[in-house]
Amino acid sequence: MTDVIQKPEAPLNFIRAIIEADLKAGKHGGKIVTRFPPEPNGYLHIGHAKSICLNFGVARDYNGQCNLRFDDTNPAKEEVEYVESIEEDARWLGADWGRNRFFASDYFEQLYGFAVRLIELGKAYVDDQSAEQIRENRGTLTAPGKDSPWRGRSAQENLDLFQRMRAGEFEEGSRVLRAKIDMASANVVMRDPTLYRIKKAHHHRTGDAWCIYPMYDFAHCLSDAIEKITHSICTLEFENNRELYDWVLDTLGFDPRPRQYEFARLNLTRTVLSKRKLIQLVSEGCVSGWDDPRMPTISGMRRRGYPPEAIRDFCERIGVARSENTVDVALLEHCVREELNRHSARRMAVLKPLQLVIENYPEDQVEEFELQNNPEDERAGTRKAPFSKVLWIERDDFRQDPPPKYFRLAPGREVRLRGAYYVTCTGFDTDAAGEVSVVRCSYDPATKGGWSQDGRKIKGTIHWVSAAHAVKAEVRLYDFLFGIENPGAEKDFKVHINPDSLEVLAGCKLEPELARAKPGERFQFERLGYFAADSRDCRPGALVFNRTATLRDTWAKIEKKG
RNA sequence: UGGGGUGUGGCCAAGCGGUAAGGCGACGGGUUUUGGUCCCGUUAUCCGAGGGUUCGAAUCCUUCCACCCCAGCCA
Repeated sequence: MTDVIQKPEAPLNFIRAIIEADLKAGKHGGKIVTRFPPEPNGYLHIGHAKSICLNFGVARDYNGQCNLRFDDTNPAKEEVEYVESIEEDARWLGADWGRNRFFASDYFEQLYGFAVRLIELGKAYVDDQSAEQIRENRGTLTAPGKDSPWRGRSAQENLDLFQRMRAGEFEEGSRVLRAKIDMASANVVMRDPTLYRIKKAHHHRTGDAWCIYPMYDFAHCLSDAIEKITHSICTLEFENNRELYDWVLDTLGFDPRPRQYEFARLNLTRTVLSKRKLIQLVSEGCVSGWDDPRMPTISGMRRRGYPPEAIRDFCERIGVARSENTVDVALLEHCVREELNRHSARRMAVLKPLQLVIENYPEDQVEEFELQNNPEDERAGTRKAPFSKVLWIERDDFRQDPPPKYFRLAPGREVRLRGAYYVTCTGFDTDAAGEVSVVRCSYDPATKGGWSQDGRKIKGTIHWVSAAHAVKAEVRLYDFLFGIENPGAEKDFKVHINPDSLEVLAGCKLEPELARAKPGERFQFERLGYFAADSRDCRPGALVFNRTATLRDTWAKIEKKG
């Protein structure tokens, strides 16, 4: 048979459609080159992940190349800490740029040369106006701007001035290099945009070699051209800049040249993704840092326990289009659960412990039960868990007065202790405050392993940990950082921070196997959710787990409905 | 009031003149030693609105409406 199995492809979005059409038309010599161009002034977040998956995904699927290029043209805002975190996060996500890691600052000398060329062509001039004057003369959205009085300088004079700008002869803000285009353009971007400004700042890579720095619109298109990028993919807010992108490259005579395509950026419910707001959350201490597990940053999600595969799957499922969108964070959680369900080992952990005493179980007896690590994956094998007379169970799994449809433990009720025995509640003790302190039960020795020959149906199965063998841990329960759908649209988004977004549980009881958990390791705590050993704070003897996501909880839904 | 864009179910999103894919969510049901997973079913007579062309339109034309982006020496 000729059934050639096609490799599963990412869905065909409009960008891929353009690329396929270009390839079919024989453009680019058949080689697609894209780039992911972050500015190193913040940490990568889920929105960047969308761009990374798009750019690197396209390169991978069409046998092309995707460069990592730092857009570092503004020394005032950029730091090495950010370039390091960006590389780490992008790599963790699965981006592979090989040796193609570049910096716009690598091109400063070439960029300067292109600026000189523009001046020689009579297409750029040094403007002595102040920033305020330039703003005033730019006009408005409906009124044209006015030409600068310096617009008519000779190429000779411009060349001299520009060279002296570079030499550091002028103060910051005293002069800029501008493109000479059209002060009456309906597109404000085209009203003689600034190409270079003077900034006597230390650059994280070039040090003090430069005191003039190119603007984004000048540096970006040229960096693309220098790297022979074929498809320069960016977000919608740069749409108006495309005309300038084309102008610079065409004026300088690049042919063939890269083309810019814009797609809609990602918005997610219950979170903010603007760099400004994320920086604010960090700097004002609303969260513990860029990698706080509640942050939508790559490092935050990693620490929370999100697998990179899940994030990639999410980026593929949300699609790539040009319409404004706000994706329901439930889809992200779905992707995380789906991945974790298939690949994380099951463990038993009691988060809010309540003592269960099996009155008819021998005092000093200890049994070991062999439990499956993952019912979804036979190859995951098994582990042993000790069982004894005194156990910890979840407080939620016992009710003095069980509501309808509650099929966990309650006086007189029989439940299954997962993988162990059936037990029947015989009573309970309360403390001085009237709180249940101990639940008593008897077990049926004929139900070893958690099933009975008589085929008796047990509706409830609960998890447990042997009290004598339990290891202690701190567990951090995370919830959405914001309590509302679209915090970014609020005047003050910070007042909508969910006060219950973090609950720290100190006295959790885990099955002993978990004592060996490595930082970052992911588990499913049965019946509760997915948890990851904290990469910063989890140590042998001082275990700390972060809740990645809860399991879907049908009972909570039923109970809520009443 | 200028220019550039976008409008398909609660949220994403296919569709490109032949009579509305898919995913998430929600709601029912089945299986189940996780109230998890898995499985099955339901969820747009309609594509921002009106008019037109056509045997036939979400797809073409036209008018209108709504929303987003642009007036940094930020990216």
